[in-house]
Amino acid sequence: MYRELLKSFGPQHWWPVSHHARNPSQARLEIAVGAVLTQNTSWKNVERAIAAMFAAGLMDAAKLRAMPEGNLAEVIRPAGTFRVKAKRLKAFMEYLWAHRGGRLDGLGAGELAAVREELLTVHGIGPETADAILLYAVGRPTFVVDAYARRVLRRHGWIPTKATYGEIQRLFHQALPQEPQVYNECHALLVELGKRHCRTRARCAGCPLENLPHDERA
DNA sequence: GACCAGGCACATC
DNA sequence: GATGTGCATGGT
Repeated sequence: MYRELLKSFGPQHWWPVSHHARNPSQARLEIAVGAVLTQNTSWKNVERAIAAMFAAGLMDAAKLRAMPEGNLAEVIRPAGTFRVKAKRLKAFMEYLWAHRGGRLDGLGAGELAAVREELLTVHGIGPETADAILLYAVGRPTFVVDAYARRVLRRHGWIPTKATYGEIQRLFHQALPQEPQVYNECHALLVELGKRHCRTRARCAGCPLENLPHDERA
């Protein structure tokens, strides 16, 4: 699947970082913020919210931490569910100060499973958001299972409907070389596939995956 | 006007 | 543990 997608679409160069980011540290913050903002939301709307944050000088961990939640909510309004997300971003900043000295780069070291568990204790950070931050902000080898990945695997009968996040992630970890660059590319390609091709059927005209094995039992 | 988008927390059973 | 619901903008 990965090979077919790469052949069809080419490298996706993810995570998409805006031209506003001044340095690697700010880019990491933008990625982590984007991971929260994109929860159940189109990327287009997230881009607007991110641009508004830069315009307000809020793509800065200290400024973000100091900003009242209600004011932050108004800035990120275009992202949708903005009150919820303002609360989550604030919670994330509090975690950064309490456990990481206000910096993200420490997430790049230490035992991956332990760091991941730590992130999962933060309000508003679930498995997908944690994995997106770990993979894209600090380059850790953990696969991001999103709605697209789940849908594609389900359509091909490769997972049962009730498969959990962890079970699906395990499939990717077993099937792919355990390297962040590969997980990065594969996840991005799946999103591209989801955007370009049918949402309703397993097989549709021109789909790069139409010749892959299809398990009808699952 | 319905439906969807790169989830998650929370209530209820 | 499984299922249901609120959150909310902007595009199709």
